[in-house]
Amino acid sequence: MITIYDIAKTTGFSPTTVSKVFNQYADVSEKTRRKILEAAEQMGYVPNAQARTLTTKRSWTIGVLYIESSGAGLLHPYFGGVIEGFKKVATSKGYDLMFISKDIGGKKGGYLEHCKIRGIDGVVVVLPDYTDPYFKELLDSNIPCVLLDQESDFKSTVSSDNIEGSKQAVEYLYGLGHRSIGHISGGSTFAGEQRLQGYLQAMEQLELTVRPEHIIQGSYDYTVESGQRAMEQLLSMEDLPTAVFVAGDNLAVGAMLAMKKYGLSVPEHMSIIGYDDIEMAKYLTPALTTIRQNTYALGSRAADMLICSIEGGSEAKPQSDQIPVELVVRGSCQEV
Amino acid sequence: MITIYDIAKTTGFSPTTVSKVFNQYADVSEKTRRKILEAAEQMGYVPNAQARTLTTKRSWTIGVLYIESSGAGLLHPYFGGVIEGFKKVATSKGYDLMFISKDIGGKKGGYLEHCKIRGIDGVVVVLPDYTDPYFKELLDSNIPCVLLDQESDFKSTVSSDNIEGSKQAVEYLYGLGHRSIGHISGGSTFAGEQRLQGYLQAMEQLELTVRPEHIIQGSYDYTVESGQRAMEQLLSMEDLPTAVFVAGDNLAVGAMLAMKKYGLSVPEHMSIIGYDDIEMAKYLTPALTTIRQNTYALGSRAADMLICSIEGGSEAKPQSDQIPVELVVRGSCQEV
DNA sequence: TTGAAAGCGCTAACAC
DNA sequence: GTGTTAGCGCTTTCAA
Repeated sequence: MITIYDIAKTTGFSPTTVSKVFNQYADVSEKTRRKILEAAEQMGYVPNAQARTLTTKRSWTIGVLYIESSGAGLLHPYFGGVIEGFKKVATSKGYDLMFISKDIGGKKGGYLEHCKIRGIDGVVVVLPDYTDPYFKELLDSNIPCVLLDQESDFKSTVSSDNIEGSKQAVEYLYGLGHRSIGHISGGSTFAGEQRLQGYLQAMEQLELTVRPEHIIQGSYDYTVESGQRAMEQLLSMEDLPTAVFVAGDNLAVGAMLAMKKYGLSVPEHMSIIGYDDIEMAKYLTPALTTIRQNTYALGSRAADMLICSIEGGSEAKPQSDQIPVELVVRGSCQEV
Repeated sequence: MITIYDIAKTTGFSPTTVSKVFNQYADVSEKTRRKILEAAEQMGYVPNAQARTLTTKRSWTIGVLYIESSGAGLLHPYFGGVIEGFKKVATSKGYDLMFISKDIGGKKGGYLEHCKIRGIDGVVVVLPDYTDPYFKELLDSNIPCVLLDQESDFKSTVSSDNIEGSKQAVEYLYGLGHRSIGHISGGSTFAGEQRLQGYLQAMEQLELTVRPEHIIQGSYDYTVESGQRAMEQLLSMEDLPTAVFVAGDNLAVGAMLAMKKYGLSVPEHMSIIGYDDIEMAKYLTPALTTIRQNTYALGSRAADMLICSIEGGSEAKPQSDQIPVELVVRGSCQEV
């Protein structure tokens, strides 16, 4: 392994000068800089990140925290989109991403310990369930974090404009003439609660009656199965809504399956509008009308905010931001 | 930050002894060990990974290399499944995962340089396109790697049993009475080629005539759109096959859409069998009969192999393994 | 069973 | 503009 000492020896300069060249210090003559750079190139020099981190206390590493348990983490398109967006800007600013698990060195230590051991500069958190005690530990620490689709007074957050999106969904249905609108919710997640709020607010503003039995709680993990169960439960009532706003596309897929199972068709028997705009939405029959979340923007904004608080030091106050959503009209809703 | 020196001072032992305790050396008395461990616990000691790496030359970090360009990387369920499986076993053995991009420190340097700078112990590669020059650079290095769905004489590989899977698909169609079987391929990727081979071999073994015009090349990225185009191309022929084996589920989704667009239905007008078993497969109409890839097993096996070659040192020879696939019968094929 | 000393590769004061 | 020195936190001989 070639070190700055080797370069120093070959070029006749001191290690300090060599170091300065690689750290873009201004007080090195152009001639010296060129000589050193050339030697480095020729000798195949590659800097050593650990050595640098050891002295500077900056690892240029961002931890990625996401659900481990269900194994569904990486498989969910929401997560994938967010991380893609995040990675793009983080990489361009010189940071690398590392997965943070509760385990480290084969032993359980929790997220905070993991971050400390690895000297992580900051963490991006994408978790449906924010009640995990190990996560709280991290939240209470002074490690810069950005949370997705969550609220916090101490950490930065970025979320999709869930309330506004839900309102748009209900208003769209209203515009189509629907007056009896149900809701299949995403369970007690932050996003789920917000979407429920948005639904409720829109209903109130439009002066529609909210019928509690038309609000069915899906599970927090937004699975197709859960959507199916929810719709079956809804269909078991005598008095059905003419449209239902479903808090997630996977849930909506399940809801549509349940309809089919009961010999009902969408949108003829009931209009359905989802939330997310997952890839398959446009390939369903009928294609799913939905509220598109801009996961990529969510991720890249989160990266901006996190890097800002990493580089701003402790004075940097936590920020919050909302990313707009967009109604995507396809074929699962009709006029009534 | 608490260091082993602090613990040494408090307990009255030397830093060496403290270090020994954390590295499970046998030559420390039980009493001493307990005292030190207790003090460490109480003082909130957390080891410093960079310092350790600096001396030991082992970072306990595995690089993850996957497609950056299309932005489709993390979003593809194949990738997600593989990484989930990989992460599980890597984590349990004490390794952390870090994404490796061509950029590092905001500058382009290539994968190999990135790995060297970070002191990566090994790399898992999940790439559809293995012709990237930066990737070749890594391949020619002596950094332990495991490649997914790829061949190599110098690195370990693990792939899905593509040939066998394709044979199963064709044989299944044959069992249903089909004698004119077409193929929509996955383009010139390794997996795509193998599946084509499997198709060809099965056709030959079953003594069916292969009609070149019934083999349509889809694009390497296995998109729905590409599947749609491929099927449209196929449908433009006068003499259609009664069934088609499609090299990927996304392609199959596209193919089914094309059928619908032309007023044709699956499986009545044509039977379709896919490959992958993506989550949405079972929710399609008709539900897609397909060959299931065990992405999780693919990932965990890859982790085992990589760790084996990391820990085996340079004597460890590259291994190769194939993961069995499984036919999943649903509703997109029928007897003829 | 324990510890002193050296060194991993780099940066940051500070002096020249 | 350039170099000396010390030190980041840890492990590893090797000696006691």
